[in-house]
Amino acid sequence: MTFKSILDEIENNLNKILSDLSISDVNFSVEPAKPGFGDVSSNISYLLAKQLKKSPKDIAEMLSEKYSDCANTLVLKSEAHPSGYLNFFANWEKLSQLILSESYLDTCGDVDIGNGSTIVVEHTSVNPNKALHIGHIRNIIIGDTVSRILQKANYKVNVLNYIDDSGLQVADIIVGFQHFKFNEEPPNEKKFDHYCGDDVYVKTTEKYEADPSLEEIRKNVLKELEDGESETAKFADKITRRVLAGQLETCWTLGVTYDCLNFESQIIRSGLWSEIFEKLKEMKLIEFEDGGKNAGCWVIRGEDKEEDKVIVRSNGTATYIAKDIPYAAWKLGLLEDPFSYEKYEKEQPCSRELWQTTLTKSNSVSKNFTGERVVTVIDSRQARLQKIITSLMGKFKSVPDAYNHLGYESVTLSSETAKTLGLETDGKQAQMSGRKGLYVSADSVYEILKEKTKEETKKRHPEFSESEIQTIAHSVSVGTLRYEMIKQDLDKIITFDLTKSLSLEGDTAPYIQYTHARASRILEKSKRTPTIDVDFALLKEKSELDLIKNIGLFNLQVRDSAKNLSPKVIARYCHDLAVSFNSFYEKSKVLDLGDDNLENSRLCLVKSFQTVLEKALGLLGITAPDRM
RNA sequence: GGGCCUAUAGCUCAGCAUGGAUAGAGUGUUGGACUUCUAAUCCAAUGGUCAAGGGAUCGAAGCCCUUUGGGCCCA
Repeated sequence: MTFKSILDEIENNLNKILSDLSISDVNFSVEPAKPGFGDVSSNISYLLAKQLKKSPKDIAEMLSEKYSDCANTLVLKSEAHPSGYLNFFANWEKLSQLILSESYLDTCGDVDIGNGSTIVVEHTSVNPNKALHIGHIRNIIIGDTVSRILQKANYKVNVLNYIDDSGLQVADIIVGFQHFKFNEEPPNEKKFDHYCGDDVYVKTTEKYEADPSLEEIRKNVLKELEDGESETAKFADKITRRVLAGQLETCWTLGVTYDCLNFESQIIRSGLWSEIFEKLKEMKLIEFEDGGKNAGCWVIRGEDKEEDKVIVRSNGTATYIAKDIPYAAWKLGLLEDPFSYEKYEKEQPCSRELWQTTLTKSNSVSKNFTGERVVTVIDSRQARLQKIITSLMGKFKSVPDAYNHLGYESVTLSSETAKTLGLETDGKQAQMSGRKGLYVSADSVYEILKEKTKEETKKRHPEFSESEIQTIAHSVSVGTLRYEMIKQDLDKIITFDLTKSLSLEGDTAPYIQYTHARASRILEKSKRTPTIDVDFALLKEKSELDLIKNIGLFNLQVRDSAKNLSPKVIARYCHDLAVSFNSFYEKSKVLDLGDDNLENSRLCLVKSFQTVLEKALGLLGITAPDRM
C-alpha cells in the first residue's frame, strides 16, 4: 500500500467516530492536502454542519479532539483549520518507509479494476491509402496509452487495428493506378504509403473535380472491391497491404504495437452482416419503413428528436453503419467467430505477436481477440454514429458500459504551419485534409524532431558515440511527440504548429526525461546499490517529503486514469513527479555529504523516484534515458 | 432546423465527474542562479469581472436555466 494507506486509516477512523455519534451515510472526502494545509484533508465538517447545527469550525475542533483518541499508526496529529477543514499530519518516518519499500516492487502502481477480464481497445484504423498524419497520431497515441494503462489496471487487453480496405478512399487510389496509370513503384525510393497519399490520392481526386464523369469509374471500382474474387479486389489487396506495412512501420517507431489486424473486406465477406441483420429484425431493433421519405428502407428509430438512421436502403444495399454493427458485436464476442488467424508477415518490436484475420482456413489457427468490454478510439466527429452502436450493443449485452466510444477532438494546423503548406487562412487554424494534400505527416514530424534532438544532445555531449546519440534522440523525439498528443484533455482541439512542437523545455517530455537522467546519474556516481534498509527519519526536508508523497500517489493516479479512460492523468502525474524531483535536486544534495546514513537515505529516495518515474512514463510509451 | 463539444492569466492549458481553504502550471515579459550529483534545470517578479446574466445553496470556476462567441456532426 502507498499513500492510500494513510487515506484509508483516516477514513476508517472518521467512520468510527461517526458511528460513535450515531451518524451514518456521510459521503465525506479524504484526500491529499493542498500545500500548506498538512498532508491529508477532509471536508467532513461541512457536511455535518446542518445535521449538528454547529459551524464547520466547531465540528472540526470536536472531531480533531476525538481523533486523538483513535488508533493511529500513520497519522501524527489532526488539526481543525478555522475554515472548517480537518487537516492531518503524517508520521513521515513510517509513511516514507511504507511508500519507498512499495516503490521498489515490480507491482508498484498496480491497481485492480479489470479483475483480469478481457477488454478490446481498437485504435488507429486509418484508411490504407496514405501515410499517417499528425491527426492520426493523436488517435494512435491515445489508444496505445489507454491500452497500457488498462493493462496496469489488471485488464487483459486485446489491441485491434481495423483496416478499412474497401472504402471510397481505397477506391480512389485504385482508380489512380488503374485508370491514370500511376506507376506501381514510387519515385526516388519514396515510402510507399507517402507516395500513395501525396501523389496518387491527391492527384486522382483533383481529376475528379475537373471531370465529374469520372464518378462512374470510381463507383465501378468500389463495386468490384466488394467482390473478393475480382482482379480489382486482388490488386487493391496488394496495394493496401503495402500501404499498411508503411503505416505500421510508423506506429512501431512510435512504440505502438497491436495484437490483431482486422480487415474490413473480410468482415464484409464473412457473412457477419446477414447474421446480425436477422438478429436485429428478431429483436425488433430495426423497422421496415412503409412510407415517408425512407419508404422501403430498414431503419433504426432515432431517440428523442433524432432522425431515423437508415441501415438498409430501399435498393437492398447496406449503409456504412451496417458494417460497424456486426463488427462491434464481434468485438464483444456476441457472434460466432467466422475468422481464422495467421501471423502478420513482419515481426513487431518488443516481440509482441501480431495476428491478422483471414477467411482461408489453411495454415491458420483459431484465436480469440474479443473482449467483455470494448473501447473504440475514434474522433468525436463520429460521435453520433458511435452513440447508435453503443445503444444497440447495450441491448445485446447485459453488462453496462460494455461498449465505449472514446472520442477526442481533432488536430488542426496552425495558420503558420498551414501557410508553409501553401494555404492562406487569415490567421485561422486549418482542418487537415488528406484529399487536398493538406497535412503534416507523422514520419516527417518525427524526423524533424529527431534532427533537432540530435543536435541538442551533441551540443551537450560532444563525447557521446553516434549510436548513443541516436538512441537518445529517438527516445526524446518519440517522447515529445507522444506527450504532446495526450497531455491535454481529449475534448480540446490540438492546434499543431511545427515550430512550437519542437520546443523541448517546460511542460514537455524532455523535461520529465531529464529528471530521470539526473537521478540515474546520481545513482551511477554513488557507486553503491541503494537499499530500503535506511533511516527514514533523516528524510525530513519539505522537498523530500513532497517527492515521497508524489511517489506514493502513483497507484491512485493509475486508478483515476483507468476508471475514466483518461491518459492525461498519467501525463500530469509524470510532470508533477518531475517537478518535485527537480525541487529536491535543487535543495538536497545527495552525494559527498560526509554523512553515510543521510546519503543512503537520499539514495534510497532517488532510486525510488527513478523506478516509479520509469514505470509511469512506460504507461505513456515514453522511455526514460539514463543520460541525455 | 436538430444534436455534440468548447469558453479560466497576453498565448496554450489544469482544476469541474464528487461544490468548501489562498483558482494553479507551462509559455511570454523582466530580473537572478552554472569552479557543485548534467542549466533540456532552478528561484523571483509580472499577469485573473473563471464568456454574460439569472437560479438553487450557509457557500459556485464547478450544479440548474437562459443568452452570446468559437469548433464539429446530421439534415
